[in-house]
Amino acid sequence: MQSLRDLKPNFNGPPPPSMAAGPDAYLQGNIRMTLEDPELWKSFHDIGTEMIITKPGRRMFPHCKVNLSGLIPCAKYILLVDMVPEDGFRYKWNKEKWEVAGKAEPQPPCRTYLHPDSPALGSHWMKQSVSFLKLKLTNNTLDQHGHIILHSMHRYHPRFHIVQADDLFSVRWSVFQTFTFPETSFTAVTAYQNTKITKLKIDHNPFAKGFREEGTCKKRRANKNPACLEKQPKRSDIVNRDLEEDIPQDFCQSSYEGYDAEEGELPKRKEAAIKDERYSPWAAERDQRGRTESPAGADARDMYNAEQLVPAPASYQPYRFHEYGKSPSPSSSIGSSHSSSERFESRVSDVATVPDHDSSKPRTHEIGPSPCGPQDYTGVLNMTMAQAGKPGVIGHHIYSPYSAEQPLGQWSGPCPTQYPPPHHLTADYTTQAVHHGYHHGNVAEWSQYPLFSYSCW
DNA sequence: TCCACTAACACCTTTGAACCGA
DNA sequence: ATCGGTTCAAAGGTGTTAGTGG
Repeated sequence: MQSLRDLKPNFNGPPPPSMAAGPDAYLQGNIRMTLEDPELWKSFHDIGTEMIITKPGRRMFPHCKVNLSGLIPCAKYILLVDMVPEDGFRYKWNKEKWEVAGKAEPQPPCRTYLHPDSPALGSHWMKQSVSFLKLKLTNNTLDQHGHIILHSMHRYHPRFHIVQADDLFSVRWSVFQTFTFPETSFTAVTAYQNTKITKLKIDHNPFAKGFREEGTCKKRRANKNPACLEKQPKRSDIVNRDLEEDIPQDFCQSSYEGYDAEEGELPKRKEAAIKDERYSPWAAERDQRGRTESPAGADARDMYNAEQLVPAPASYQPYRFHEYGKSPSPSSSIGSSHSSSERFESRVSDVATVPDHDSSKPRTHEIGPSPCGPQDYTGVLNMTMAQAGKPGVIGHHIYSPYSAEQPLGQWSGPCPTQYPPPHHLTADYTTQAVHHGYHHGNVAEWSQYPLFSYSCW
């Protein structure tokens, strides 16, 4: 798997007693993350994954699901996901392929999705796969639900972070490890552009069962509108034509017959069928750019099993995201060690900066709904946590990490490409939030503050 | 005219409460 | 009273389609 390991303890001061990344922190190097359903992801990636984004928020499909190993069973970890722009371009779908349509739009408010189980013991994360099923994408920059905001017709890839921390306050003192999977990159769209993607989604997403050829789709349309009997073949024709023209026979068969054999299960297709980069606009693009990485290649599979190496701290190179705008692709700023099977992102991974807090306070996981006002952690990283119904967890403010050089408790402003910062994000606020029970009427507003503000690195 | 986007729609799965029997 | 299984309705997730607006 492609691992992107960012290790950078934040040494701005002594860790609080609640610090989780204690003497065992060095063991973090053993942490390993693998993507579940890599074949499914790959089949999408080979075509050029598209993810629908809507105003109310849309789940991803395939959704992010990972397996973790190498965690300390008795230590607590926090899992997060954010979306990183693949490059600095906007795209358009033209004549069955994606083309660059100009510069990327300014980054929307950066948001990080915190897994609702966070924080949880390493044993918890390792005992089963970790699903980010409920992660939602939106194009509504004013979203109040904590969904991850993306721009349509832009390319992104999810980035997974694991932090050893007892609670979100400890995050500051902890080591972040970041993972990405090349096959999870996608183009955010408001409507599907590539009919092959539509077909794949319908075939594999149980919620779209009604649109399958063998389903009741035709009947429904016939009942609804007699004219659709004419339209229905039209849609099928389009899909079939695309598949016939662009997809090798074995791929086509695997997409259909394989699925029919076991509903909902990804067909066991031949390596050759999914390896053909001809059907990956992104792969082709990468080749044009001279990038060596080839997720669709045979090496890609090895990535899932390869033991991840932890880059030594010395390998880090200062990386500031404000340079991003000058570069056509942040990936180009990504580390120099760049092989076909692995890519290191040699940039500083600033840990999230959270306010100082009184270590005498009860730990997050120990407190329930706080009975006392001053410890009313109403702020939340992401509304998803609130939905998880874990008041002890949701009560933490997580702020933009930003500069490691910054003194504790000071927050960098947004980068020029970012939206204006919320007005109350001030240094003083830190104290307010922790010791004075800063109340926030709208919890979701807190998700405006990115834990990993990639546009601010 | 083109294209990105939105809302309404029907179909489907998921979820959780209610119910029942052991 | 408790537990486990079943049923059913509501909620929510899908892609499609027609329409809108820049």
